[in-house]
Amino acid sequence: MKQKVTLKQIAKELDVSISTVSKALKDSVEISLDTRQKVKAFAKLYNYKPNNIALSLKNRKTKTIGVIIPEIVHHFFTTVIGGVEKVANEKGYNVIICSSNNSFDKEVINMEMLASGSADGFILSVAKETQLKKDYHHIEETMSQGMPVVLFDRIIDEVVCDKVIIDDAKGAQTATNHLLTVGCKKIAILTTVDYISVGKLRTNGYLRALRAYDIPEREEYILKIEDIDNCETEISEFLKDKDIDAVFAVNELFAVAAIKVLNQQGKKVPDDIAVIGFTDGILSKHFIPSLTTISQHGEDMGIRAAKLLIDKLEGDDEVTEEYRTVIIDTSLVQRQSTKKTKE
Amino acid sequence: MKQKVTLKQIAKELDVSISTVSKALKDSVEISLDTRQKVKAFAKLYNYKPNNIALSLKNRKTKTIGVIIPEIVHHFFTTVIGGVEKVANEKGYNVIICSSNNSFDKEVINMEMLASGSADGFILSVAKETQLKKDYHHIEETMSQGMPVVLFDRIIDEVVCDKVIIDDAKGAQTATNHLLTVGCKKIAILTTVDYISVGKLRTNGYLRALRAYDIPEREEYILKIEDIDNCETEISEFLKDKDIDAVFAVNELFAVAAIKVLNQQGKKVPDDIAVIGFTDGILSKHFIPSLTTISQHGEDMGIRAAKLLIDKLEGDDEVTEEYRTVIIDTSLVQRQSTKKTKE
DNA sequence: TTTCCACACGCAAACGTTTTCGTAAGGTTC
DNA sequence: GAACCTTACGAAAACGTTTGCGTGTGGAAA
Repeated sequence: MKQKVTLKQIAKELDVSISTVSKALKDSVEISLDTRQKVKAFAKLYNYKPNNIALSLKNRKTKTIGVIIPEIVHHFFTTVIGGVEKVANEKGYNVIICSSNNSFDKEVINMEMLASGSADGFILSVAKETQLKKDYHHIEETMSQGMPVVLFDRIIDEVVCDKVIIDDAKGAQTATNHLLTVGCKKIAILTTVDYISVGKLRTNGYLRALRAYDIPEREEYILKIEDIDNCETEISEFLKDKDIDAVFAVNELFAVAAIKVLNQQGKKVPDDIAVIGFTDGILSKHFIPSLTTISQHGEDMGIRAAKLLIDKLEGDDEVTEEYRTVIIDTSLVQRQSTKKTKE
Repeated sequence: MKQKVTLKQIAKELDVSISTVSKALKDSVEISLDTRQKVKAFAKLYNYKPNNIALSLKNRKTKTIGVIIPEIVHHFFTTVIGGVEKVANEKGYNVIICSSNNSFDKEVINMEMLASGSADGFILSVAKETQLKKDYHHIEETMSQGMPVVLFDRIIDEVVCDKVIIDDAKGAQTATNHLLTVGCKKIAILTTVDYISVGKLRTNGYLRALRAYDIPEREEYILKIEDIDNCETEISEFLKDKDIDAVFAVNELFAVAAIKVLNQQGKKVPDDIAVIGFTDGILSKHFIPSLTTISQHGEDMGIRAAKLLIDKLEGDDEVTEEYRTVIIDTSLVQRQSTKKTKE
């Protein structure tokens, strides 16, 4: 038994036709009870499992959803995948995951690969390069071939499809507000370069919060970081001798780097300076001090995205022409890095 | 064009046969130059892509490798996946990832699902439950159906197949040795319950190192933790007033928890007590103090595992009856948590 | 004895490819 | 003009399923 057993083999062995075997396995009344039992016994014995590939070909659907993310080694994205898997498995779908590694080309290749038969639909967060390049032909193309696409987190406004996002600006505003309410007035922000959509949105939220409190926006309080791998030196430079009482970092890593730098510069968090992050990952939870942050609820995003996709996949064909954008609520997770010290 | 275009459609449109179209697209000399160009132009226009499912069915292989891991939201496993993806993509393979969530049942279901046509072979790290249950029928079964399996990290000795592991005992010995060489003598270990293979092996390595230094093993220096989520209270209890000068934790989280607990108990790391971890993840790198640890080189493991699998997949059939076990070297990553304080 | 009807099963098409082989049309050779 | 060879293409099988429909067999009804 070095090969998978097929209907044909069973049929031959039992000296009946393939259709008889197929029907017998499905308990069709067309087949006599006797034959049914014989076939089933034989099938169990040889551990018969219908070939998914053949079924996919016949049914013209794969029961598989493709997920393409910019990075696989990334806590937030893996939580999203967790959510997707959860509902996918519930509904009998398989999940196939590819990472674009933030490369446009790899995103296109992966998408075309999956689109040519491997997946029925997509859940996608676009690569940095794609956002920079503004080339979305691969997405449009897959959609025009009848495969639904759900964009999440790093979405594209120009593409019309289902989307799952958080309100980045609002989240950032909440974060900034929190700093303001614990008494901070001079708040710096560590953000990304503008073409990263979420970075820009978070910066906007920060500015909005300041405005609401009538605090003038100050250019020298804003640092846009390009190279995340060497952010520490950049941050050190930026923070040196700066007269601030709080830092809002648009992601975990910036927050942690900031705290390290501040420590080196002899300042204590949260006593001298409060720090708030974005994204509730491993670091936020376990760092000392633990980080106050904005949770994006990645798993929920995955769940919603998967639901949207499956709805479209199983929807009554042309009825599902409307596209929905789901906004997941963020929430403030209060921890030590912004502890109110004086009450 | 709400549907994927097929050879048949092109053939009909151009009033030639399906075979002609197929051959023309492959530049067969059988077809006149004129027809070839016409067909190709048409195919490009309609964005024709051969249907993978049909190809898989015909070729009896999917060019897909299935990866099943216990947890998807886990830094080490994602680095392994990264490695797998790297070589898979190079060799024209697709990667499909499922998580078992440490559940035996889900592992079986995922495996059977992928085995029935979706993948040509497997890269697998078994679930905790599977290790506990010692039921490996699903793995044996897949192998007996001609699909190669490569086990990694959490392997199973009883199953005969290719394996990629680190020498956990040796790594633990290295870790313990490091503590000894920086002058520690009373070394506690935070490990897992015994049925987790890697935990047990690491404990063995720890004991081996002690023996080599003629240090008696002391029962009260060993803590076996069952519930990782509430490890902190357990560790706190264990460490209270204990006369030790070092802690070896078999994973990142235990190490971090230990440091927190120690801080609460008024002890400084590394000044009063040294702490060493295992696995070089995000926390180890960014925690304060940064953690000295043993790197498992997850990406390398993934690369080796994928290579082993693809070799078997593309090997000259029956020649590849031998099974190999690749041992990836661990390495000591020296950081602050074990800094030598007196020289 | 003839007619009819369940019953139990097989045939064949379809999904989209690739590939082997067969063959018509036209040209070349003697 | 017959025999033969290219050239250019088509038919069909195969991969493993599912399923609508056709059909042979036997027994019951008339």
